[in-house]
Amino acid sequence: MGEDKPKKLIKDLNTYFKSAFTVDNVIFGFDEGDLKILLIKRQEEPYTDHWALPGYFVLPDEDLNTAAQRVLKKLAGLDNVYLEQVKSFGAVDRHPFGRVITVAYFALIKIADFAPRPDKDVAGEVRWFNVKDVPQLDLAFDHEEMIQECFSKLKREVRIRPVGFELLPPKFTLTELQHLYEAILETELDKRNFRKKILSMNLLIDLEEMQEGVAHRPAKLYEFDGQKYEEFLQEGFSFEVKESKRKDNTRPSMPAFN
Amino acid sequence: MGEDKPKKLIKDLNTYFKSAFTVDNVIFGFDEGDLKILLIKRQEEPYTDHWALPGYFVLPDEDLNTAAQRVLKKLAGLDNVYLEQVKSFGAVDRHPFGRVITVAYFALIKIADFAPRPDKDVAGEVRWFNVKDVPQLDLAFDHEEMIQECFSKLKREVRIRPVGFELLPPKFTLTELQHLYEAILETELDKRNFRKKILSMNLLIDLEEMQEGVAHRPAKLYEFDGQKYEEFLQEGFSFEVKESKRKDNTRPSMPAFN
DNA sequence: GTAGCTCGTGTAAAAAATACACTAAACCTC
DNA sequence: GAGGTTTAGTGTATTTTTTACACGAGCTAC
Repeated sequence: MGEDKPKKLIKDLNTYFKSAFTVDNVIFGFDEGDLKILLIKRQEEPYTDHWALPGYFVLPDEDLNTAAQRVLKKLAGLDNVYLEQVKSFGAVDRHPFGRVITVAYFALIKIADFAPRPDKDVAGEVRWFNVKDVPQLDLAFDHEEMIQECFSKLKREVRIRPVGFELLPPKFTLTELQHLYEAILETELDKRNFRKKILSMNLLIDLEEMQEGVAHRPAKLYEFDGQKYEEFLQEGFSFEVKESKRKDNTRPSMPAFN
Repeated sequence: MGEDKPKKLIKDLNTYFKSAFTVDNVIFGFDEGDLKILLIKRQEEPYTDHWALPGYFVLPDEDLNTAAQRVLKKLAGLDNVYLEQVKSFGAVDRHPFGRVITVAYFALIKIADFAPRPDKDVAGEVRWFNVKDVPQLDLAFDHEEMIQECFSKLKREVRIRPVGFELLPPKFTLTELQHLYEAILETELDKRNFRKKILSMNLLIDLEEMQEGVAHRPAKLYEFDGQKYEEFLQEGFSFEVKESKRKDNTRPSMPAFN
């Protein structure tokens, strides 16, 4: 890919071009009130038979994001998934075969869309795990740390951007949305206050449809208004969800000036 | 570094081990009321004579953070600098000599501690630039984008963690602190409200000393109480600075539930 | 028709954010 | 040393946001 012949080159250039890099996806899904992560059982060395994040080497002519998308496509046939780069991990000895740094992404998917494609190259088994159960799994590489970082990032993101909707079906009830926030933020929320807040943002469309097939009073269905959100963004609006458990306020949190 | 002989290997393993990676540092400093970034004039191909971020290849036996620290050490003899990984950049064609992905870090330094070490290997010239002037510089590689990302991250960080103090001398006045926040957040802050907020956090030690050598009423000097901050963190306290320019509140920002 | 669920709603009190202007303390100049 | 210049330091009233909290409505299953 060199265009010019270099005039003054760094020393030992070639010693540096011996590394590889990978992407790993922390794929979040939301089901039955729980936040879940998709893991695969590795079929290849190293860490054969360990649970691990789905990931792969980045091809020589492939961007990082493209590589992350490709993994999702191959694993579950999913396109256009919400992906965000989180952090790179490059400890010297993290991979036994050589120097491999990896870029962690988190992906948010609607679990109903997910149709695993058994591809014996990549994964012997594919399974959703509750986020809370991850520490018991003895994951491959530094994948446990990667999950923690991605989970932290998701917690932060969900408060300042309406990414949570990526985890819900297109039509959802406010209670489902609340449960989602509770699962991500790992806290309980007050029903009335939650609804007041969410509805005051004017980002939900009331579909004037009802839940069906439930053995109790059915709830209204809503839809996230992505278009309106785009407009608001243009105007400099900011979605913001705080948690603010300020039980004692002897040490106040530091809020707005001005 | 291999421990076991692998049994089942991925195909074409060797085709992947041909990449290199680098770290690049966006070094922030604060001087005369302005937020500045340190750039170097490149001496090596590619982009010779372009202004660029200080960065270098990661050595084969070196962690990413270590590499970023090393660059700072070499450039200015600085140890123990506040560093944070921000994002990796891996566009296929970002480096003309081959596949090179880079990890961007931001560094916060006290500008007075900075003593550039002219090292002709690395940098022909080293200069502080106002953040706002960066777009006119025609930087090497994708460094301009990296700076934007780091600046955004700094804006976010400074609201939720007391990292700003890394940019100030150990003893500072409240007005200096306010100017720092104004430079980073790119907004004006109200003096009385700012002071009220900052002091109410109980994280500043009043040194009972005065500024000297100024041609006006001298201000009190303060010190950041890092130890108390650590204690607060343990207790689950959260530093939080919002900006909240809520001129019209027809579209409310989405705050705490509960 | 009633037992068992979940849905949906409002208000009052507390806390936080905002807007705003003058006196105090030092130095400088003449 | 009087007056001018500059920045430091301070308090209050209003608005907005957050919080805490309980019960009737509507559906199903039996």
